[in-house]
Amino acid sequence: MGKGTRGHAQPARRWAAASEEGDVAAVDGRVRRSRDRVLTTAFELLSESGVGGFTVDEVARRSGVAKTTIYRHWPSREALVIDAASRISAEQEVPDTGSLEEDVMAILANLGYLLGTARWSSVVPSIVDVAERDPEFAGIHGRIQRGHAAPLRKVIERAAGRGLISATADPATMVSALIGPLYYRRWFSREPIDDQFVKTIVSNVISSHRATGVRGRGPHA
Amino acid sequence: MGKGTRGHAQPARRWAAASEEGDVAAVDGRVRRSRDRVLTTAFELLSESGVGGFTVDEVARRSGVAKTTIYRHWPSREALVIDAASRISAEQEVPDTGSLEEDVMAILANLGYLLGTARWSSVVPSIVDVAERDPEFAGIHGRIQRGHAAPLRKVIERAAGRGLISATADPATMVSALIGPLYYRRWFSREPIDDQFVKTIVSNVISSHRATGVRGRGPHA
DNA sequence: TCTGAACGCTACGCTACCGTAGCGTAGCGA
DNA sequence: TCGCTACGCTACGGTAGCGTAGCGTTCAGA
Repeated sequence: MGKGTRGHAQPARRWAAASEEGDVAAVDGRVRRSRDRVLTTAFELLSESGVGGFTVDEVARRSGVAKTTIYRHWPSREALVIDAASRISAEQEVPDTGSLEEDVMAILANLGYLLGTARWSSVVPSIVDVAERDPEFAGIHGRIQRGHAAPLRKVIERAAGRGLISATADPATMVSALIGPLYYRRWFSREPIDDQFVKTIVSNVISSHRATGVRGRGPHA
Repeated sequence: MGKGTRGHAQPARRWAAASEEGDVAAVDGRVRRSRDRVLTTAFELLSESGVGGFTVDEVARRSGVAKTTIYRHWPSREALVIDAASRISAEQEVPDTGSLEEDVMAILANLGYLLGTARWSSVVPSIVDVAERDPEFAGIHGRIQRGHAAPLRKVIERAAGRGLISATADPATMVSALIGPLYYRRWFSREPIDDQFVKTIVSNVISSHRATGVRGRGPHA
């Protein structure tokens, strides 16, 4: 498929989310190049200026792709923003060392590192802000969010399946307790996220929820 | 003060941050009324539309105060936004029940409630977003942030002074571990913040850092 | 070589918003 | 009553951004 479908494609629906690439849009080499250049530039601009400072004219200037061409691929500024924002995807591996604590530590250390270096970390606040009022962006935000939490969740649920976690423990609560502090430091308190911090968070959460004969939980009920 | 200082005031610096009220601006009853109406409306608009959707024209329309009058009080749109945003202040009491866990629980339960109901909770993402790129807003955000964390920090440091907390525990880390999960649920995962959740977070963090002869920490190192 | 799709370029029309000028009016104290 | 100050109103000038029209150009495949 691909080339053969050219004649039947509806031009109005030519633009598509980044997730469904490889269909109609990949007809021509030029198309692909333009699309990629625009999307890359758009994502850069998004991380620099946020959703509010994002303009099609600026994308056109930086990418070298004519504004008219951009509008031939995306029906509106919003569509382009959405498409660019959808590039935030984690695609992280799920470690399996046998030790829950080590697995979690690996994931969170990597997350902490990304929060300090990756471009998307400066885009997220914009997404969160817009999502607060725009349902469509709320959907995008939800997907990004679940994507970022997925490896952690998987590791925890796997450990639960293996009986390594207290039966009363709730995986969702553990995820919040683990990721929350890192996000907090990155976007709210703006404190650095060092390994010592991550280690403290991880070991506290894990040990609080460990399933053992010897009660791993503290005193006081 | 007040009336007598009228003649000496520099009109260009008449506008002032909300925190320093009661000086020059409080000269006339009319002035105060206008200022309050504008600021209240501005804050409302901010919580509805975010910093990006905030326009002086809209504030004028809603408040019934003429746009020219607004510009007589604030030199620019930005100044008004800053002034309105500065209204986010917690002014929360610092409980002292004698039990660290109860004090922390009280603070966090209240915070969780506010996150779900207070207007400012929908303004915060905007502030965070702008602060990501604007140093002036970063300052505002820092002040708001420290204000929100202050009661918790105070309670924890007081407990540390009383020797109730492990010597190796870091108050800043504990604050992140406590507030982070709540913020995470409000703005990222969008899960509800119920008392059970808060209780779990609190008891885990507290018991992990408790100073006792009987080791309150879990096994594993 | 021919043809058509995709792209570039210029120039728009339109809207929203910022911030200001100018002038008339209302309130309040002396 | 007089005079000062703050306020309201209309009307701007200016800018920025969205999205489109029209037309010429480039490129790749048949």
